[in-house]
Amino acid sequence: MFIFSPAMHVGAKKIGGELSERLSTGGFRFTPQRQHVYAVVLQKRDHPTAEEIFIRTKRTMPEISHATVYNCLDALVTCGLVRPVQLERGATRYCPNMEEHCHYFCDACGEVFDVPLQKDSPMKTGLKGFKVDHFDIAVHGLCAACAGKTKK
Amino acid sequence: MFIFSPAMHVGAKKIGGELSERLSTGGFRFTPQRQHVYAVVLQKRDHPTAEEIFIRTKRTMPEISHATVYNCLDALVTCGLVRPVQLERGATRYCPNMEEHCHYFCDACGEVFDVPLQKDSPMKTGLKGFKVDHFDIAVHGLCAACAGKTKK
DNA sequence: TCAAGATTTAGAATAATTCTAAACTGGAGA
DNA sequence: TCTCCAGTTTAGAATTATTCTAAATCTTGA
Repeated sequence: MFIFSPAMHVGAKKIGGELSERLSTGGFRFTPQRQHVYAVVLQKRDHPTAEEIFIRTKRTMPEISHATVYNCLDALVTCGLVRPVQLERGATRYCPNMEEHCHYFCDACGEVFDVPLQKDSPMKTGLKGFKVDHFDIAVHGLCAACAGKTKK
Repeated sequence: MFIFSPAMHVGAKKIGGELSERLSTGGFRFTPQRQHVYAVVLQKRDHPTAEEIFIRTKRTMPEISHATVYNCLDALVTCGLVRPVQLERGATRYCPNMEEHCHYFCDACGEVFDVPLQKDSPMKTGLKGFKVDHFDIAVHGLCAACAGKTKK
């Protein structure tokens, strides 16, 4: 039987169960690779790219391949456990926070901040006949630290 | 002297003047290539990719190169005449509508709809110390036509 | 007119992602 | 238990999107 990676120290059993359930609901199998990738995405919620997730996953599963990381991420996205985030031209990032929130992106240092949406947003009914599935809100600018540096 | 392309039939002089002014304010030169690319982006506002813009621009300027289209688009973005839009993984799209608006994207047919933002959005003050430059809002789902097809 | 710097060009290079074919895995049924 | 099958993984090739490079060309200001 598969022993869960030491990287995943908090609520492993619960998260494993949730993952397993979601995967099978989505018609996917529960595999060690998917478990590792999901653990990596949950562990450091800094909106990593697929490449970054690949590197981190290799630490506990050195034989994992590039294509598998993409496959796992696609499965996780389809199952609603992870969201893809496009903040700039280039690599897609991944976010395991499935609450309704927006991303504040610092154009200077590249850091991403999750900010919950307070009120029910106006996107729900903005276009007649359009059936909304979800929305992505990216706010660009300078984070407090970078704004301070620039000003002086 | 450069004669403006027949593709640009409405308000050419005004748009040319606006373009010229914005470019020089941004420290760029006014070139035929930039004029053609901007005309193409204005002409059919269907959020084309750089590749699509390249193909359309070749119709009136067959010798233009790929790199130049990217260069021109970057200049236009920097000058605030065009916005880059990331709606999916893959190629960046370009939008010449500089009003505050969001993009409704049909995941079925790929069509993009501009929808103005009614009220002052809550993104202005969402994160303490963050200096907002602009925001991008993408709403995913099904357009009226595709939602109708799926339902039946 | 000339020089400096900006721009354009074709094509090479890089980055991000997807595809391919072969090997592997685990569960269903004999 | 054995075998088959579909799903999954793997390495590496292929594709797509974008950026880089170096040479040629163009503009602008002195």
